[in-house]
Amino acid sequence: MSEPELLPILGQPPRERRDAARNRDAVMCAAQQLIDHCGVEAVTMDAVAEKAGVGKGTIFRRFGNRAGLMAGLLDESEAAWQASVISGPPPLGPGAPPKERLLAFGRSRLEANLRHADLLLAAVGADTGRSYAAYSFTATHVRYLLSELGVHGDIALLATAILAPLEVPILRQQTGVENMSIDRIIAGWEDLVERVLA
Amino acid sequence: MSEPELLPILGQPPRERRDAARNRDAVMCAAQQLIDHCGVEAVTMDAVAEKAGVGKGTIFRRFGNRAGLMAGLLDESEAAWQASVISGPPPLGPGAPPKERLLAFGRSRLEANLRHADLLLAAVGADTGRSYAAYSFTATHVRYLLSELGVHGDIALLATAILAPLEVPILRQQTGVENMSIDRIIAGWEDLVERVLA
DNA sequence: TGCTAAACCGGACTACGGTCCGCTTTCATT
DNA sequence: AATGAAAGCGGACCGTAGTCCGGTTTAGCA
Repeated sequence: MSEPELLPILGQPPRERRDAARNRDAVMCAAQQLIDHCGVEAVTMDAVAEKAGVGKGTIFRRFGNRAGLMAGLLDESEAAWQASVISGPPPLGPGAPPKERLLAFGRSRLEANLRHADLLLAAVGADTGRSYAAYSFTATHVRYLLSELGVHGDIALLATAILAPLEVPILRQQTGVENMSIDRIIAGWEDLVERVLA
Repeated sequence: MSEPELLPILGQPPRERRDAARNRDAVMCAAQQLIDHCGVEAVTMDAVAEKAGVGKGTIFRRFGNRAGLMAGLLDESEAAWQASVISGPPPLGPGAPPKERLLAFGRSRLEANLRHADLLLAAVGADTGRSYAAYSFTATHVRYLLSELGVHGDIALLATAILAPLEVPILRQQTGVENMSIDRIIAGWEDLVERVLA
């Protein structure tokens, strides 16, 4: 099972220019402040550009589109989470038995998806493959754990089946429309895993 | 192209005015033609308005927003599908054992989701509860079949878990990015159902 | 330091979704 | 038929995402 593409890109393509770096920081800072202050929907490209003291074209050059900008903001917390999965303390990180790791993984992912729901939704369709790369990481990890558990069947599809109920729109529906509690959703997911493993 | 009331509304609110009916048909017709001819993304509100010989405001008055218009277009095929589930021939309709009905239901829903993927994606967020009503129907039916099968556990959550892998974005990912065949996806889903029922 | 090519910048411009409000059509009632 | 009020209509208008391209800055190199 091959390692998913992690954050640091090793190659050293042409170094980033100073003005570019400065502007990128200003943009992400401005966007983050707008989110903290007024929510994700207040993050318009014009507002970010003005707050960052930068032209609108500059933002599109760096991030491709609005979704790309959101993906950029997501990157920090996402990288931290990936790190805790790869090398953090058990049961999320290595060291615990696979099944415990899988259960911890699901809970953790579910909470992360709920915590960053707005941002995740705003980041879908990012041209940058980052958004897909993030999903790819979770899928790869679940496939790895399933194979460790000796599960028989189409591992890739079972991983998808386990991950699908954790997607943001579904969690939104359950918590927002059907008034389910988080605990109930987690319990249901653990039951699902139990049945898939059996 | 007259509007099918999805679920019968009991009251008899004021009848629809003739001009309104005429314009609604013209709008839906124009939108359908644009889809058939140039794809869903060519359905801009301006284009539909011009093709239908109608003001833009008229469309928004009837359909709320673009998603509502898409949901309106979806209604016909969706109603037909619901009818075939409720009163069509087995194994999709009544008469077959619950498990066979469930498997037929999944295959049928998967195919429908793939066939109308663009339209479904464009219809999310429709103000009209119709889009949600459509999902609600599938969820209710699956819950019913699960209870018929005497499944133990949180039926509502198990239904969600079974339905989640059939959602359009996930099918898109599997067929488009991961190059899975439809047959493989169906087989995987049937395996999932088998495990959940066990 | 001076030069050059490439990367970068920024704001005017376009396309689209959605709103607003004065005008028109419809239809129940008389 | 006349009428009046409510439902319907439509296009000008607005905010936002995204594009484009002429001018500017940077970094490597002599």
